Amino acid sequence: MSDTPSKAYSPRELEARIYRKWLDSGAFHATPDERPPDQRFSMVIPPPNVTGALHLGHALNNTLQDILIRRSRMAGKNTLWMPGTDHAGIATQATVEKDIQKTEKKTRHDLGRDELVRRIWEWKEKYGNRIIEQLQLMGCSCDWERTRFTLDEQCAKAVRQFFFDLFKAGLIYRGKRLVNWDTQLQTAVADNEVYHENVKGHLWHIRYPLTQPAEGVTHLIVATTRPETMLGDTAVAVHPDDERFAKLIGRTIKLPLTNREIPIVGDGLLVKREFGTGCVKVTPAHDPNDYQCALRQDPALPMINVLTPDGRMNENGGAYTGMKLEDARKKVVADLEAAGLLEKVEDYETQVGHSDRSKVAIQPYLSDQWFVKMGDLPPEEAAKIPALRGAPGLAQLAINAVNDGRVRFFPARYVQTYIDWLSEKRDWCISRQLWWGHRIPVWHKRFDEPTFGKPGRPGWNEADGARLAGLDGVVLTRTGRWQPIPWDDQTLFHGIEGDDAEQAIEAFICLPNADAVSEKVRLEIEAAGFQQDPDVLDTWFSSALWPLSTLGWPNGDDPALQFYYPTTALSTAREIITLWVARMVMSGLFNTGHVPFRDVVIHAVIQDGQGRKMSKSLGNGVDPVDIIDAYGADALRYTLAELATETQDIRIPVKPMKLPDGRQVNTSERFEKGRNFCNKLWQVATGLVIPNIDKSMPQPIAPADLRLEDRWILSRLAACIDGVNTALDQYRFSDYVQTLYQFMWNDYCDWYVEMVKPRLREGGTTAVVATRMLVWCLDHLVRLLHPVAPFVTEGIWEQLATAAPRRGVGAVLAAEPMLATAAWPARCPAERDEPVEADMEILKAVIRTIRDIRTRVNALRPGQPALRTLPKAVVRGSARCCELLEKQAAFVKLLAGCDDLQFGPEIAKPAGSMTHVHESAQVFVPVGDLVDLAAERKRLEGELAEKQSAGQREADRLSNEAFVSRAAADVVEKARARAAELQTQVDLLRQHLTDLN
RNA sequence: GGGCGUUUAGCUCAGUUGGUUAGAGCGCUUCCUUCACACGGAAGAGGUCGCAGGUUCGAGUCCUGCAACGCCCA
Repeated sequence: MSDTPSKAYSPRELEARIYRKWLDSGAFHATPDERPPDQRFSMVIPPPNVTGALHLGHALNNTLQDILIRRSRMAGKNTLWMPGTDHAGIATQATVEKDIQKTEKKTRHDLGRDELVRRIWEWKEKYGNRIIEQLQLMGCSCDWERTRFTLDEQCAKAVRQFFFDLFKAGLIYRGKRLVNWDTQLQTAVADNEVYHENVKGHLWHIRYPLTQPAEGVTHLIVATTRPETMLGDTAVAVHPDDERFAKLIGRTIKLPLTNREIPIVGDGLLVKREFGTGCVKVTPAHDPNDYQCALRQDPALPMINVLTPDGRMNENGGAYTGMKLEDARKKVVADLEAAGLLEKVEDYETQVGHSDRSKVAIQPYLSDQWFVKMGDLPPEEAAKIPALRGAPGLAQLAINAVNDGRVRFFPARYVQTYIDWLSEKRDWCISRQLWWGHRIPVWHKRFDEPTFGKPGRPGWNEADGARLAGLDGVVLTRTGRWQPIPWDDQTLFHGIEGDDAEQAIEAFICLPNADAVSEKVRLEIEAAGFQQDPDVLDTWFSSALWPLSTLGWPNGDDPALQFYYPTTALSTAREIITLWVARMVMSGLFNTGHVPFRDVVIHAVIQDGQGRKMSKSLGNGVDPVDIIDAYGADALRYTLAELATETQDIRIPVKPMKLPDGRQVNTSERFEKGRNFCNKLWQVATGLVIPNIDKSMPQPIAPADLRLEDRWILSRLAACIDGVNTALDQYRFSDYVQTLYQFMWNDYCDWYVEMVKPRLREGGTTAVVATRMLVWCLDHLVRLLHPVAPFVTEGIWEQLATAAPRRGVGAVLAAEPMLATAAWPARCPAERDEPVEADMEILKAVIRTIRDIRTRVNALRPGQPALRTLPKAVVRGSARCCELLEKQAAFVKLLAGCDDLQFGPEIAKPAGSMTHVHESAQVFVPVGDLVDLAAERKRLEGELAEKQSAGQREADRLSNEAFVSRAAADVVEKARARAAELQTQVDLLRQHLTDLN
């Protein structure tokens, strides 16, 4: 045995070198080959925000992915893990804008569009690799040679092709929508980027005079917190069941401060009779509820926008045009007062939405946006779109794939989230008023009467017509209404015949790609006055294509696409099932007819110890790199994987800690478990197994040379391999890790290693066999653990390779040079040996009993050195038990700690004994005067009571006719056997109690 | 308002189709630095499974209701 003391496992020394070794070997790089589809495995990484940093959620998700990837690679599959990052639209642009504001005191408007975009690219080049480096520190085995970015040329190609195909199919349209407008950043922001704050303000009560007094009413009083918006009022709503006002519905109001007449309408949803005055001003362009109200009316109410993008009154603001909102409000109130139309003013506190990014108050704002149609089309229209493949619309296309099982969710309950959301079939708003992103590939020109007409009519520009003719992806609409008129000479001109002929027409041209042909057309149409839409696409539009674009689509001939698409699995968080997963399924099906992945694995959300989300503002975030510094990458991965059960939350209590380098960081003691595990594995491998390896390498071990403990550990190993494979096949990561923990710690270290130590000392054949067994188990252990703890296992593998390059029990074979590409252990059910496992349980029970008694004896000798061994133990056991003890007495004595062991089916109980009663044996330890009679009696009485009540329960069950007749036969049989066994034990315990007296 | 989840030992969590005595890690108590490991070993204490009903021969597990907490969507 080695006598050099081994140090604790130190991950730092190992990780960088091992990772380099993997990279150099090219093990992570995948290329298509001859392997059939069931021997391929591919995943795309959910692309993290390029300017962000890895948080624990990423660490969890990527750990799980790497487990799947590494296992699959070892299992001999052609395995690709596609990495990359996301341009993350508003988050990235806001970050860079903030930085420029801070360092140069400039806004994006000072820089201009091209310059800002250039700066963001610079920023990306500078910081964009951070996340990749962090993934590498974690050990992620991505194919870095294929790293993609959602804004790179290949992805841009896919985005424009997808947009073009949707456009051509008539599934993209332009329309008005009320958005959350940030007047500072001058963009719409998503709902989840708006936070609400209580703001103290006023409730102004304003008189709206009826155009003509009716039913004795001369005016209505409305209450508002935003009087300036009245300039955009297009109705006053009352409750249709309100006797006070219902009779006025249909009459009109003369809107103060303007000359407009607006109707009084009935709306039972908008108006609450009890609340306020019972009359509500309706400003559809600046309030979400009013907007819905306007749409409910038939015909819909007009919508008048009174704001400019930077928060001033626009040309619809009459006398107030050009004023800032706050100023306009003051003046409106003053003018109303002067006109005697202000009824009263109350103090009022209200919830106001604020932009997460700029902190300014959000303005509901009606603006032009681009949409993708998600809903069902009329059958004849859907039939004209082959890409829908028979589905009535895009949402249904994606729903079908989950309903018929082409896409499966793990855990399955998340199917509901997916289906419920898609079933709403809400159109997808894909435009964002940003500069950072894929610019919408649509060029636009408005043809006003009389400059536009049919050929031969005044104003028709023959050149325009010629440019448009024959172009694919052209849509014409009448101004104000999106009603695509498919392009061809006939329909174009038919479209403007008749009454509509006098209306202006808008032409939209979509260009599919930045290739030479499109580029030429672009120059031509721009020369003709067409302008590209200024908006960019929603980031999710490019993310939706991720599995396709990274693999080369729209180039259908790309070998990667042909070989790795559809991918095998996708691992992600539940919060983006709707935003991302659903849209990938939809776009995958629309573009190729195939789902983008078969299995969707949804992992839990990580929270702090109090169940709160981790966030910067709470200061409870944990940086995975800090965990790696403190505990090692394997400890991080191990711990996260063990926590990855099927629940939806994972709590990790956060604790500040000082690192060796002096930095104060957030960590969690949870990760000690992973560190301890890695250390234990390292210790047994490098401190015990490897130093004992006999390099002479004899021939294969004869089955006859295997002892009980050898056969036992082989059986346990087989059970472990089975459990690991079953767990991973079902994406049960916690089970996978726990199965290995138990095998490594409880079976291998606690029992097997301790059992063979005497053999190692003894030397000779038995030592050689034991060593070979130790190596064999360790070899499998590190293979099985490699997906979750790649560094420490690869490190052990290196040492094993030197000490035991050839290993095996039956056949002795050369081990693979590198664990990352070594073979994955296949299930081996034939190795299971239940009788041997049962025998071991008997021996373990006897040993534990003797140890227990020794502990209790030592407790009775305060002040004296603890006894390491008891002088004698006597076992009155079953025939099988005695047979086992006959063979195994030596190690029972050693492990239990007793100098003399006697046993026999009828052996006498020595006087002055502590006793234990088991199923297969009674254990007596004579301790003479040291028996604490009172304590021993109490313990035996407790045990007696427990077994009596258990026996009583069984007896009750068996005396229940319904149980005996209805329960399964084997259940009844078991109950009978147990009742009998308990009765026997009760009798024995009674006897031992009697003996004590 | 709708949906989902959680509630089991002091803490964090397992418990897969209902079936003996509900498990683990940490923490705790006692003992041990014995030659892989104190990031360790041995032994032990600790739970009427959120509450109330129901189904069943039998419920931590299935059903209904309630409560608390959390997340997602509106």
